[in-house]
Amino acid sequence: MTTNNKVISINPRDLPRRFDVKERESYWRTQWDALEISKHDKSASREQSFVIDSPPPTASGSLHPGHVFSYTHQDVIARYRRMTGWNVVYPMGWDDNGLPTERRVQNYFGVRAEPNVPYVENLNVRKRRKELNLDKDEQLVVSRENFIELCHIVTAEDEKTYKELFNRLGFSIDWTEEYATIDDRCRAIAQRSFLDLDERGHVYTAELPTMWDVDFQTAVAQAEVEDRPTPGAYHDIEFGVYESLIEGEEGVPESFVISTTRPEMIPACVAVTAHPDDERFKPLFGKHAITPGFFAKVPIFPSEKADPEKGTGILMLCTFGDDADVEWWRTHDLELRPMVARNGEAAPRTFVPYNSNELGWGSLDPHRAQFFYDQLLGMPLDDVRTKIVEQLSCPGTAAKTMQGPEDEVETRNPLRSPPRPIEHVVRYYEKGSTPIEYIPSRQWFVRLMDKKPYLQEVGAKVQWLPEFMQKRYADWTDGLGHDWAISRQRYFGVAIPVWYPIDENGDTQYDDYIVATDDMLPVDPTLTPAPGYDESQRGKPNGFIGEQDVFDTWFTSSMTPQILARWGEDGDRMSNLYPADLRPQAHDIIRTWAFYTIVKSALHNDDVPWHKAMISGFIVDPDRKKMSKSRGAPVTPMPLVNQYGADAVRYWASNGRPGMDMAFDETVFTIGGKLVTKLYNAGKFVLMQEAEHGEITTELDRAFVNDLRDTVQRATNALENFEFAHALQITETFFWDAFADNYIELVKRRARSETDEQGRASAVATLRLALNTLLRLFAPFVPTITDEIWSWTYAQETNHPSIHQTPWPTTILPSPSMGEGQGEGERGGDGGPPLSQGERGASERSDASGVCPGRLGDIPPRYQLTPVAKPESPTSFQTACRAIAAVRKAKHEASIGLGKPLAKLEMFAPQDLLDSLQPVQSDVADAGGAPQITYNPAMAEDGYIATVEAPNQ
RNA sequence: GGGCGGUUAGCUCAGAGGCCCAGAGCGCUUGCCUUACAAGCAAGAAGUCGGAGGUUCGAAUCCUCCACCGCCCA
Repeated sequence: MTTNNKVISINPRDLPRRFDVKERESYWRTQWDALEISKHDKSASREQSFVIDSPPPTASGSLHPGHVFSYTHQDVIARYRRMTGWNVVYPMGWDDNGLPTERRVQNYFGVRAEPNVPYVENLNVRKRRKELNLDKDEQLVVSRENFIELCHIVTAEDEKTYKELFNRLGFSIDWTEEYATIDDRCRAIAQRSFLDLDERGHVYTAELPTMWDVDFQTAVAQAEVEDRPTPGAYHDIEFGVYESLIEGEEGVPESFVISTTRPEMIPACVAVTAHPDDERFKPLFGKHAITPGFFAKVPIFPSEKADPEKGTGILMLCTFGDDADVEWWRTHDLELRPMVARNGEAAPRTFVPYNSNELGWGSLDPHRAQFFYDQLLGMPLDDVRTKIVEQLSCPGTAAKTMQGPEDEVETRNPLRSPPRPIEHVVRYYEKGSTPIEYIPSRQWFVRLMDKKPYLQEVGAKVQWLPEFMQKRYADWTDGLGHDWAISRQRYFGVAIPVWYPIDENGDTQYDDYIVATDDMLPVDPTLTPAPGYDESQRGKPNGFIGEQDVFDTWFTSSMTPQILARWGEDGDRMSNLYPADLRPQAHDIIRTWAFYTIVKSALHNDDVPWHKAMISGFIVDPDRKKMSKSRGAPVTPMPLVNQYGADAVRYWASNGRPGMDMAFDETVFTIGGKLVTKLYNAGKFVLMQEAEHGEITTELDRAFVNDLRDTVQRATNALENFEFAHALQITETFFWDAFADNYIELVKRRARSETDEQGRASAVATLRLALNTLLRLFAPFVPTITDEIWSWTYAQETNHPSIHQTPWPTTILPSPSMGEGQGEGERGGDGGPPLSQGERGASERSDASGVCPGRLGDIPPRYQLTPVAKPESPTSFQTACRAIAAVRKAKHEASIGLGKPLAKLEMFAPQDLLDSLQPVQSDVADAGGAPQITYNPAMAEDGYIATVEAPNQ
């Protein structure tokens, strides 16, 4: 190495005293775009690529610190992986189809879509509303197509906001691969998924009781349902017993009392059941009950599932009050009496005598049943309940009145006591506000109930980070109670690509459905005729009808790994990009997004969708509650970025370990900001030192580099295991304590020495090597400040304009046959384990260091750790630190300012400690401001004790 | 009711069998404007590591039970 040329140094006066975060952030974002740091190499093989299947957010939702948290974790991994030589594939999409967007559009424009409304070209909502003289809270009814157009307008706007935040935070997303789950490509892939599932026999359509939200009037899936504590009331209601009242059978009770929270379902009651061992009801089994008010004759049967402790121990089964009713209906072949219309109101129904040929619900007194029932028509269920309770308070509804004219029978009213309020859990659609109803309707399903073991098997092949998150998946899969209902009665979604033939009588033949062919995709069956038919045959006898429903949003968003890989398209990259490597997401959507994505990959590709799932925690309020818009004001992230800077916000997010919830604590943003400032100042100091180029020769310097090597290794191991928070902590501690507060202080004087040329060169070389290395360790976490400092001299010296395109520091010596920064050659002399060899979490495809050779070029030898020789003693730096700490303490106790010079410095320590101080004593003395150190052997003290004297004034 | 996490200094969190007779940052006390940094530096005070048992020479760390908080699911 030449020694007659100077290092490139900066003049600190050229730099602002404070780092202008906002201005430099905007500069670097532009710079990164120009340098294409996020772009990936499309020709790279699967082995060279690291594919991140990032969650496509719903842009019409609200931005939340949780977004920043989880997406920062991904970006840290992405940036780290790039620096270790991977071809990182990190695209982003939007998942905007579905209800949240529809709701936002409804509120934003004041519109509502309805079928059979004509399309209006270039619809101007505001103008149209004016023309129709609509009130503020009146909705403009528009066609399905117009509604969808409005959805696209809103989402395009919302996406901008998200993108702005993501860019501001420096997420290195490859926007050239941007997709939306509702765009043509993704629609085609979702429909292709359906075609494939159909071909494999995994989908079916059937008229079945399905969970239904009456407000949004759509089917919902098990995953979208949540339990909420809801006030309700037990109503004690007396039912009659047919065999006793009508047939006069002896020894059979005349009546019994059912305690129900849903008296409004009595018209839909089709059976009564109690536990088989329940002595109270044994005489009733095999008999029939008479429902009060509606006088239906329904079977009473024993069932193990009836809980004798609940209510009065005997319960009514309806069409359908809950999941259990559906189950009983299936297993006991019960009658069907669906009373709830799709809008949640009591539907018109006709009561007929039991022996009649007329169509309707059987009743022992159809006339009176009809009379009571008609009072309920058009009422929402809450009102129906009130009305029925009122009706049951009148003796005329009692089953006993069946024996004869009402006025001749001694009766009491069926409501046996005032309602007893309770709080119980009720099922809701997660986005709805009215309890779920079970309504028979024709829906499409993916058959899952027969595939649980297989889905468990595939889920177990995914490496979950942290590991216990696999349990969430396994438990959910195990607890599946239904096939996946995939059809939704919505507008802004991906069409189900099927048609149904209409026979000569005009009846739709659902079971003979016609599926689109692949070349038609994407297709809208309401606009395109079925294959083999002509548009003129739509809706006609011997013609066809297109499916109006759309897919559940998860049906599409579960295809993101295939969307990235362009499954089945021209330019299919499945063999290059699939399965993906990493799925980062939050734990709340394991049951939905992760689950359905695994389902799809298992069924389509017989494979995992990704090798690893990195599950982030939630951001919780200081009071430990989940932070969400439904409970209190959410914090929007952009003001935080404006106030603290992107690096500071990223620093906060990087402190959250996978799977762990983190409290929202603004003081952590401040700490991140301080780190940025400290880096800025340390960078300035190091790069302003002037010296000749030289070898690292001094013992202190070599010992310090040795410790730095250890830090690099530990940080790298942590990152290989996706323990980014730990990696950051290791790096930060070393930077702040070892480097800034100790090493720099120890060599400050030597770095400016006019006499010790070699020592000066060694110090400056070490300072520059350390800063260079530490910046690279910090780069994935705080990308702006690190690139800023890098640009001062390192960019030019290394020929890497951005730190984000430099190789990660390595402690492995390059083998002769390979380029710098990789290979499994001899290790650096630090005695640690080989770099990430065999670590849990290291990719199974990667070599020991996870590095792809040669991708990022070289770093000049003076910025490599491996050529630096080992110190005489590996503890020399630590020794110097302990000694200078003793000096500081002594100065503090003697009330001498730390910067003040000393006339005398005496060091007391056992002889072996004094000996080990020898090789670094001049730096310690310099840092203490003393001419030299006087040694005093001491007994039994396990450290250094200094005494100091100030010079005479 | 079941599953899974958590419970460590006033606050936010590290620490997963001897390396901790307990660590960091913030906050607090005291002293320093030491020409990179006062958004800094230094010196300090501060915790019976949720509780009770157990294993062990030795436990914040492993086992059992309990309590509380949270999440998910019935």
